[in-house]
Amino acid sequence: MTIKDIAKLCGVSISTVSRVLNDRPDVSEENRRRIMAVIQSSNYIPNNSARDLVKTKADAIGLVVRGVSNPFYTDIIQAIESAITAAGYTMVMQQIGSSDDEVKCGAMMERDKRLQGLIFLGGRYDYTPGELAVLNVPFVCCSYTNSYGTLPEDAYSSVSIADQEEAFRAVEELYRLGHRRIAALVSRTDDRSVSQLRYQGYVRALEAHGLPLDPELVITTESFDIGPAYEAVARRLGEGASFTALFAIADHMAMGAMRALREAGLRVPEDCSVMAIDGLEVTEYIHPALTTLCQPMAELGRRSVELLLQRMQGEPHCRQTLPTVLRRGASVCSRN
Amino acid sequence: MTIKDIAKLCGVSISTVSRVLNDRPDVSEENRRRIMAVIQSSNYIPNNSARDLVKTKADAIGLVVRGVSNPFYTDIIQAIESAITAAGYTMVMQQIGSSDDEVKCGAMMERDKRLQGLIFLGGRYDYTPGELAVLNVPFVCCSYTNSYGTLPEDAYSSVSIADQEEAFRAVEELYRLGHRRIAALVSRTDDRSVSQLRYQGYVRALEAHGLPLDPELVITTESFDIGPAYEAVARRLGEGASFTALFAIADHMAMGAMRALREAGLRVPEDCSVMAIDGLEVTEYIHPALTTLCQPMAELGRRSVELLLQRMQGEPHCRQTLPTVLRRGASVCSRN
DNA sequence: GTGAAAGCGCTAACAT
DNA sequence: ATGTTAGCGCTTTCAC
Repeated sequence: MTIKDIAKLCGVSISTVSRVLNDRPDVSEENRRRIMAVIQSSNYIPNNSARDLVKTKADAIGLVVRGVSNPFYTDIIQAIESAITAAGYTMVMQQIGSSDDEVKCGAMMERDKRLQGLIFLGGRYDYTPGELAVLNVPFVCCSYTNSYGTLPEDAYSSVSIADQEEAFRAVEELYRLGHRRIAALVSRTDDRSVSQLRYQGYVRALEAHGLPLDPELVITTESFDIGPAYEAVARRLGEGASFTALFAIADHMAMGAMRALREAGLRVPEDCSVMAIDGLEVTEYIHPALTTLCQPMAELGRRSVELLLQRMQGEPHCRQTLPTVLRRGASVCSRN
Repeated sequence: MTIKDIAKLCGVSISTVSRVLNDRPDVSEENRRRIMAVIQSSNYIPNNSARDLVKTKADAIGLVVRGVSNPFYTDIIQAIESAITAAGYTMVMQQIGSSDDEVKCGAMMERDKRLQGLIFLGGRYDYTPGELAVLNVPFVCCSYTNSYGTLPEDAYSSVSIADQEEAFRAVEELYRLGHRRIAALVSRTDDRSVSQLRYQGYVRALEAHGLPLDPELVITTESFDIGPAYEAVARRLGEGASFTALFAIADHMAMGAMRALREAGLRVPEDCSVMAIDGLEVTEYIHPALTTLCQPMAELGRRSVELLLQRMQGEPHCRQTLPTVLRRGASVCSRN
């Protein structure tokens, strides 16, 4: 069943059918109705390969997810997928490890799948104009943004939270409650990722309140995963580190930390308060429920697609920063 | 940069270039080498739309995920994606709600995206040959299988665990430990899903050991989500239900149940043991760690793709059943 | 072993 | 408002 068959069935030329298919105005109402009807009843679906061929682009948007098993991405991906589908595009997703280069992957996909645009979910914060030059289609960074001045403001689109400020806020909340020995659980302090940014928020909060930055209280792990976080905290506690509160840069890592604290005989929050950023649903059900700054996951996804579609229409770059919402659980208590 | 340009650059016809591109044998070694070199250096990538157009199919495989926010799917999706990409195909994923029909969605995608095959992740257990007739490409059901005799054995491919038997095993383990009042937490008892199957395993285990099936001990919820599970268990406890063990058909639901038990003043496992099926990583870190039958998620995904690829080569249908592994946590204790 | 040419199904001038 | 026609970039006969 091709456009030709429909044309024949309707006694019109294929151009008229094509016009109807593409919602062009220059078709008589009668023909439009008739052709629509035939298309419906014959169950005809246009051949996208042919369409893409002449348009030289596919109606597809690529999604590159970096740092695969992060449960934080699940809801975002879902929101992105439905927004892309709703807009009449096809989502092509590719997942890569934290050590792979998302820009290279995106460039490959762009050419291979003939994409119209790209969304990067999780990625580096220090792209250079040179690196980005391999990308010939609009792209949007979701859940992170360029943060090290390696890119001019107007060369970049993103939807994210203000990582450093939110981390600052989290740590300040702990300070306000009387905590003075506040540990930080980060993946790295220097990887130019969300981890580093949130770590900087931690450092700035300590400074703002005249607290010393004690290396003993900075716990680093190899990844954002729960297992390594658990091990890192357990090790540091084994070394005798002592603190009354822990700020984890991600909910998942906080869960690992809570197990380590528990196994070390420390009660949360009586002996050690725990606070994090992300807002995974599951952390509301564990005991004690985690106090955390909730990211608006669905909104992050939705907005990213919206922004990308605008960029594809030729609109200028734009950086959106979304607010988090503090969800108070029982993992934090006051020392006042 | 098209095949034409390459041909010109090499001083050969486009057919020769096409032959090289498609690894055809009838090209002189010298030409092959020369053309390959030019392709490399000019960074040429064939236009897939054009290829697909003449082949009348795209090198794409569809993935329909039903019951979106189920965290159990995350690892499976990842495994599926990398296997599809590794095989040189493009994965096109679409997520649908538990109330949508995955077969219809798959049929739409198949035609719309010109897919070569489909993988269904999470779906119904009672397809009829008639329903399946809308599918014109091979498909594989991942994590579930046809279980109600609505389909002949050889009309169906799947990779899954033996839901009913595994549930039986879980409940039997509780019985063995001395539990006699064992509650079941299910989504529905009659929805022809994994929930119903695992419920049947529960029923059979009770029967096998001469325990009565007490309606008070069967707790149903509207979905597989954590929130509704929490509420359902809380409500039933509020109504005065009493049991010494709870079998949840999914880890996530077990987590909701554990919060409800806790808030009702019941200790896990001293007052009530909790056992589930799935094996989410996170349930190993909560307190108490969940005792659960772990599904081999990565393997489920990998095998599904493998099987689909074979089906696409014309090989016959095949049903694979993978074993689970019992992971003992502290959520279960003995009554003996 | 290589080239010429016919299409795959569609869109978009261009002509009427 | 509608039809005719030339490609889009590729694969695949069919000659040579």
